[in-house]
Amino acid sequence: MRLNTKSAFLQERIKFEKHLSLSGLQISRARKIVFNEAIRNHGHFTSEELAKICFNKNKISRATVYRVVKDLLESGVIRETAFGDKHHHYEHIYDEKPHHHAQCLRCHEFIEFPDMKEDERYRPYLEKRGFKILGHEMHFYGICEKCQNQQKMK
Amino acid sequence: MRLNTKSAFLQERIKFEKHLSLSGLQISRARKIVFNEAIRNHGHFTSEELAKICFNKNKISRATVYRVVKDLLESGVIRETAFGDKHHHYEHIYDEKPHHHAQCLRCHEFIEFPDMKEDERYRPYLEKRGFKILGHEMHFYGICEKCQNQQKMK
DNA sequence: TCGCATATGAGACACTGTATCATAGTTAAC
DNA sequence: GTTAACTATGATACAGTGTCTCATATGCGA
Ligand SMILES: [Zn+2]
Ligand SMILES: [Zn+2]
Ligand SMILES: [Zn+2]
Ligand SMILES: [Zn+2]
Repeated sequence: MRLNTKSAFLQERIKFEKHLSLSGLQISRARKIVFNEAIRNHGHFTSEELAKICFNKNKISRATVYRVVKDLLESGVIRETAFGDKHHHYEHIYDEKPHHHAQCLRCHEFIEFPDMKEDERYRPYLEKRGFKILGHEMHFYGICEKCQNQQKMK
Repeated sequence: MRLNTKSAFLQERIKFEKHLSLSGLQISRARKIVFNEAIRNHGHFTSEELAKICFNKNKISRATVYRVVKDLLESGVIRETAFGDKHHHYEHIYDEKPHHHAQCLRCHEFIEFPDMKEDERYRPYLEKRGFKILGHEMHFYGICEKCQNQQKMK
């Protein structure tokens, strides 16, 4: 689900650097590289995958990538998606239409579906309790078509 | 967020046993015990916690509990909740009002908030694609009040 | 009751995410 | 430009989770 706005990229970079400054963190070489690779990567990715890419291309260590992923998450550049799997999945916000995920309990595959803007009513509840919302996601879980058919065959 | 309906317990048991039958699985001693402990446990729990309880009380092995948790999940007796943490959290449906979760990116603590029944419009999208929905959950992520204050102190 | 299919237990295992700590890099003051 | 203080990084080691294997036990239908 890709858009294609060019200036959005810059906005993401600014968002990230602003977050770093506010948190008293430096805009270091490693942070820039991990940011770029996260943005370059279209679709969902795990920390492990990102770490492999960053290590192969730029010898950034696994520990560093895991650390930067947390900053990316808190800055709102990426969001965490998925559940049920033992891996955490991320995707960046840049270049993506708002959407949600439904995941199969068995094979852990996703279906993406578009946002319908009906979730806004939940916000006041949370804000009243002091929760600072960075994002949200609707998670449907169930069994995907493929896995249903596999059961029938068996 | 507890209700308190007694017959609901039986319904859950029937739901579980029906799922087992349909999947060609036996209604074994271990499966009954894990089911009972999952229901007895109010609030969220991890597989590991459930495994400890079942082992201490009934010498059910960790591997078995992990296996049964998957059946409980597929049968709809429990649902998986949470993300961001490295543990999977579950809660049973029995005796619970429908609700959603908002989780802090830092300390992984939850806020629960009630269901507002606005999520139904998403269903046709998924069903059209052959996805058999077992449940859904709205996930808000952000920073909780406590963690916001900790940052200010620092 | 027997024989076959399924379930279980014990342990090993792979992998993820975290912690530690020594080294390197960055920043700002002098 | 040098120095000192602070922050980031890399290279491990580590703990915990969820999975797998395979030998044994159990349940179930004939
Ligand atoms: Zn599937
Ligand atoms: Zn997506
Ligand atoms: Zn928190
Ligand atoms: Zn809950």
